[in-house]
Amino acid sequence: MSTLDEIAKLSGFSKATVSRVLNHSPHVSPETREKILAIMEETDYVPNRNAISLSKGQTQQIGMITMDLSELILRFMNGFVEISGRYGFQTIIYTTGGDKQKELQAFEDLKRKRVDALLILTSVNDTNVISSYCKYGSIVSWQRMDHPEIPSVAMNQYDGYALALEHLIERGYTRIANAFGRPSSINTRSRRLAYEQLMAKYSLPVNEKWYYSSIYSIRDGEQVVKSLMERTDRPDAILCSNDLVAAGVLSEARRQRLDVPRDLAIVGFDNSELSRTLGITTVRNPISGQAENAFLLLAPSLLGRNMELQPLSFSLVKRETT
Amino acid sequence: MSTLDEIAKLSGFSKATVSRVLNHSPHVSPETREKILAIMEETDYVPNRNAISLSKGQTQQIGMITMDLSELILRFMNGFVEISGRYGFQTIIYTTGGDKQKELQAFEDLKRKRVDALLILTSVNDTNVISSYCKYGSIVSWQRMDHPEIPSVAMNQYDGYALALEHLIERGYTRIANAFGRPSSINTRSRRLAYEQLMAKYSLPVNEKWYYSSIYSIRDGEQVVKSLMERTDRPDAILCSNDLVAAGVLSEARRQRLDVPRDLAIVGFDNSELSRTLGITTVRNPISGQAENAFLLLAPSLLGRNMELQPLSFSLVKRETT
DNA sequence: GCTTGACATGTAACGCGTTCCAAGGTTTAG
DNA sequence: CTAAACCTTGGAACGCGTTACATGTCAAGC
Repeated sequence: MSTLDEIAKLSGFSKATVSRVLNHSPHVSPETREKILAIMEETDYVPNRNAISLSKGQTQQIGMITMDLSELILRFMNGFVEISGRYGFQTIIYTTGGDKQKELQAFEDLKRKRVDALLILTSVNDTNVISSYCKYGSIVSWQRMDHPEIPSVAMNQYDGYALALEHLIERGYTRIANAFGRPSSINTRSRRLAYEQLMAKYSLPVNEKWYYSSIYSIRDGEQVVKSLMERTDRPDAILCSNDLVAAGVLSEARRQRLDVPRDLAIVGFDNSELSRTLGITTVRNPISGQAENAFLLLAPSLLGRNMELQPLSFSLVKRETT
Repeated sequence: MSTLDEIAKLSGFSKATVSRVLNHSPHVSPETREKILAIMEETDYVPNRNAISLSKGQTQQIGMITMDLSELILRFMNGFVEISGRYGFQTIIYTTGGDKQKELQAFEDLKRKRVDALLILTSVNDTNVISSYCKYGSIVSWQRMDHPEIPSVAMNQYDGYALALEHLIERGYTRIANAFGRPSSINTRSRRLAYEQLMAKYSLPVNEKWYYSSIYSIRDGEQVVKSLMERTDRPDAILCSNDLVAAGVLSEARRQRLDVPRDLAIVGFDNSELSRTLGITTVRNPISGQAENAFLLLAPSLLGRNMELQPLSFSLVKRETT
């Protein structure tokens, strides 16, 4: 392994000049540059990343924190890895499994300068704890954090939900049920708001019994249909908070010999792979756009320049369940 | 940001002693240790990761190389991240998108000591090119590499395929078709071997027309069924090289009003999330076990000690398609 | 011809731990 | 009581680039 010092000695120039060549400094004469590059080539030299990181105080690495790796998370990561790669940043994954201590590791790594910045996908630690690390580097989050120093790229769900609703209403569905996720979450609140406002706008019935909460998984979706079947005032459509739930609803509906979408229309959320496989109408969530914005939010601290966020919007992907 | 040097000055001890405390060296008196630890606490000191990496020549980071992030890859990564984390190693992702140059980046990073070792999940570069980097650090691969210095944790598909076949035969299916992947791959060869040997063993017909090749996706699976329907000598079961294909086969079979599994039994491979969702019988591929083994193979170079690989085996997950 | 400035290059300190070797002090065995 | 053995601690070099500041050179400007 040759070092910069060796290159300097072999070429007869100083370390500074060699370093200038490496960093494409304009203050090197073309001949010198040539000579040094030739020697680097010969000796198969590459600069040691750790030495650079140490002296620059930057690692060009960004940490991504997540509890686990779901398809959605993956799409986000993919988008984020993509754009940060374009700017020369590597990404490193911290899967916490929901363990606070393990998650803290990632923040400690920001402090010890293993990473220059952090992206939170899902986190379990207290916002106050997390924000105390802001002084060591930029932190952005996908999930909303409610802290001025930790911006989030989460989108307001109102528009997406409204889009799905308008579509259902347009198709003639009027008795629309909701499978919400975490009851207290901001997402659920804005979805619910969208629902209530739209139903009012079209003078359609709002039935408290058509609200399901804490519905997350395929299994939960199946449960919803089962409980639906015991009703007399059955809804004719159901809006799900994610595609997993929609998949569960769909498979159980079929098992119950419901004709989808005639007896029951189903709309999912996120436009995941699963929804495509199963032909579920869903709301396209521009996840990689959000991922890009996440990086752009880090740009000031990472690249020293502000970058404009791109505007994002939901769109409807019509398939066979509506 | 306090540094080790400051801690040394504040405590009145030398840097060496402070470093010993950090590294849990036994050659420090308890009182000294206490004092130094107290000062570290006070000044909110954490050692700089880059300085450690530079002087130790090790970063405690392992790179994972993949073209993209599919569910299977993810499961492997998850397992790998898990076990390497247990031994204090961070993992960093290199998604190459199938770009040779981008992939080479990862290998260069091994050379520049950004990572201590590399895990190849999928790679597009020539084995000779890759193996030239072995001198800079250990490399293991999931996919078979056919090079003595790059061990692989891929499993021989023979057993898994045989398992599925035995199951089908036991259930009374005799006309069994195959949806293979890449025709020339080792996996396909061993699967085919398993098929031919087992069919011979049970004196069952082997029909060349029941071999499909280059079948990878849901869409491909659907195509297979369509082409099957045009046949008079239709098979009564089909063994798919992965669950995606099986899902395609299943959905098209249903569309064609075939009764699964009576008219057509379907077996997938990998036991992916999708197979569970759709109730497809499949072969459980112990992916996280392979991931662990991948790490264990790196252990000698990373931890300086040999670790025994765990034996792995396929198993059958019986569901509703057989 | 002399000053000014642009440009090429060098010097040396710095970033921050780790580790080999040596030294001073103390305990233990003989 | 002394020599060997051990423990605790320090000194200083090392790992490898980066960078602020200094120096030397040559050409343009007056």
